[in-house]
Amino acid sequence: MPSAPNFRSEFLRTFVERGAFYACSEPWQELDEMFRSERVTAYIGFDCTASSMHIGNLVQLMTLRRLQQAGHRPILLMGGGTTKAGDPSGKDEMRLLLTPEQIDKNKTSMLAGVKHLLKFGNQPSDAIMVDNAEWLDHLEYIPFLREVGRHFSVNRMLTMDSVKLRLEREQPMSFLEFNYSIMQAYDYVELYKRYGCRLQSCGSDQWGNVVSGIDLGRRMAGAQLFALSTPLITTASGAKMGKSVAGAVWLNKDMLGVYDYWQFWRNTEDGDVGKFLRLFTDLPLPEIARLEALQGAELNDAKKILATEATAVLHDRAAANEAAETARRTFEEGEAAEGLPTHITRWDFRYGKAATEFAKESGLVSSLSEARRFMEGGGFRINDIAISDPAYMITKADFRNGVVKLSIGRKKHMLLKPA
RNA sequence: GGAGGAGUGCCCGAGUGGUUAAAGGGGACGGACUGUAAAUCCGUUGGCUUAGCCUACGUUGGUUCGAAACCAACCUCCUCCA
Repeated sequence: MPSAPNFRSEFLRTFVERGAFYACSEPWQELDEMFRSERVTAYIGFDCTASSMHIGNLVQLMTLRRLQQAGHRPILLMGGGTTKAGDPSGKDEMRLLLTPEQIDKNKTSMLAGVKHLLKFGNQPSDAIMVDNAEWLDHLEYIPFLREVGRHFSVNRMLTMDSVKLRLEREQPMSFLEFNYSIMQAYDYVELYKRYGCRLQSCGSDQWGNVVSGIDLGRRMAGAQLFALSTPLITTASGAKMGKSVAGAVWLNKDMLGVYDYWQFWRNTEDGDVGKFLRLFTDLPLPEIARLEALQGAELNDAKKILATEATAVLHDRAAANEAAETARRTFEEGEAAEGLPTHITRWDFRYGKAATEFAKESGLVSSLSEARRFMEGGGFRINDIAISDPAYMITKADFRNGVVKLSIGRKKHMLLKPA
């Protein structure tokens, strides 16, 4: 990782201190000075490939949040246009099938999931949402090539990491995808023209595309634009972050409940607590230093604070506190606490029904076979008691305070409740 | 357009007519140990009405008692040539 320059502006200093800085474009002194002397308009782009953003997008979203907190103006660019073109990276051909309707739905849904992170409105530092379909949809091929395409050297594009790595690994790369960085570069210039946007932030893997945008800005508009990148966030044991007990860590509530989101942060590795507090919460740095210094089991307190704060940033504080309370009762009191994911069933409990069936219905397991496997391995619990009989029937006798608590492992719980 | 090569489970990858629901590794998950951590060890990793049956090795069709494996066509990708 490049070492950070000695910035003087408040925003960049904070950015570095919070561990979000990976690199910025030269001349960094000018970027620094710009942050000191004016309200900076900066953007980050997101493609609309899923119905929710995920934890991997969070560093970028937090960057926009920090910009706003420092009095600058963030632009949230949704890639409605770039997604329509489709990014055929890897072997995921599903993306090519995204219809304009799906993209539009994704866009709306993604935005709904993250709107709490930023303040939108008409004030000078309020966030702006733009969709690049606004301009990309209406481009004409020949004029575009003549005005924009002529500024790109294929020779240079071939040396960009995104292209080079793909070629070296002999992975497919279509012409469409090859054009991706051109579209992204064009976005930058367009945002400069429309909003005076001078900075694009990105993950370190997007660096090449952002730099292309800077070049294009100079050539087409004679503008000095800047780039700022964040590091790829990995866990202390080296894995890419992004899995929770419930699967992928989505930011939308309907994809990953608040309780599960809280749990994701609660299960942070020891070595990551400080890093994550700095990156994903608004807690002041001295407070974080104190929490990070806790040793052994005491670090669990820091993890709870991390979980609650991170959840409060994304969702809201009341929901975060509720999740914390549910977790406390579940893990510290061993209760079937309200707030755990709940499955409502219409079953008439005068009759029994196999526990495996309920586990499948509720989504706790994906098949009856899986439920049986968990039973064999001792990972299936009813009201915290391991069940190993695949034919076990749940009856009235299993209810405690009107619910049955089904668990897979120590962490994945589900309450079964009659309608 | 021509020649050659490849497509296997979440990923990588072995398998070249029958004991193959498919070696091995990674990842993921469960158990033990713990602190709802990491590391370590053990186990699991297609579905079902589970001594059995069904579905699966790019797609479709064929050969065969029997195919992931052989043949044909198609689709996709890679390499070289034009």
